[in-house]
Amino acid sequence: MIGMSQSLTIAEVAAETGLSAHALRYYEKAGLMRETPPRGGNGHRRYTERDLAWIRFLTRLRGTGMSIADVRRYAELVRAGESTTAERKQILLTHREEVAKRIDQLKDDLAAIDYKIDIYEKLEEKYQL
Amino acid sequence: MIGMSQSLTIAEVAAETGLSAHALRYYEKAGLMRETPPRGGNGHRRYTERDLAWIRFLTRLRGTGMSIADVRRYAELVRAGESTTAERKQILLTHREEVAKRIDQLKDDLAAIDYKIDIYEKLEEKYQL
DNA sequence: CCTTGACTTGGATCGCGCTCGAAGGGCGAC
DNA sequence: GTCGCCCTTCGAGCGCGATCCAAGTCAAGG
Repeated sequence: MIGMSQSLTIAEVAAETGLSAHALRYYEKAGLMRETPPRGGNGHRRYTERDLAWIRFLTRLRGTGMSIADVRRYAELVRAGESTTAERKQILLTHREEVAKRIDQLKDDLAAIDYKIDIYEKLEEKYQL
Repeated sequence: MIGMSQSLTIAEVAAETGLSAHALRYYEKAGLMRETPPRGGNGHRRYTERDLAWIRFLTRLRGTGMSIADVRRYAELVRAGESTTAERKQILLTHREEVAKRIDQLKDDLAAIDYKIDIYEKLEEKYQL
């Protein structure tokens, strides 16, 4: 069952997002989806564009180091509705700061690695003279 | 036994590096040290400044996502001596590129998170008017 | 019909990187 | 001496995040 107008199969979503079908089911079971994708007549998942957008965002949260548990917390708040927007924003702000720190740390580490590379470079020059 | 001139206890190294004493022993067993720290008369490890510098660098490698196995490979090359500098440099260059990519990805993710935060911000403004 | 193949659920298993605990040695302070 | 503390080795256990397996359903094609 391909495409079916505005719904995607799990294989299609896997292809689109880079996640495995296994991972997509796992995330759903773990409560990371904002809403459970409805099942078709055959019991197969039918992802909407909305689902896809959500998965893309949760992938960013995961990719920046947010734990499954914390993403679930965020997803729960989304499910809980409008009244939770302040807390959601706070979660993102806190996470945002962690990511910014992580970037700074990585830059620093990168500089240290580059310094080492430079030493090897100079070692080569020396032997070529 | 504190300090003892130019050697450090495992507890001191742990304090300096932020690693646990457990982790330091684990790294050593896993072959991540450039050279095994010598033992004192009581069998206790005595780390040199050289060891400390190495641990700091390996911490950067680990912190930037290099696996234990890959750090071990690098450490093995260091132990193998001068003839391996070209390969060592190559490992660092390859890793360096991965780290740079990771930073770019994180920046991109950060922008997406900031975008979301902005949406919450605007939502608040709307309700305050 | 019967196979093929994508999907379903539930639970077991895995890899990584530590982390912890047990059992014991050595040494200084009281 | 014996208490307390830091160290030793060895091996078991843990948390996380998937990943994989088993058994089954369903639909389409030959």
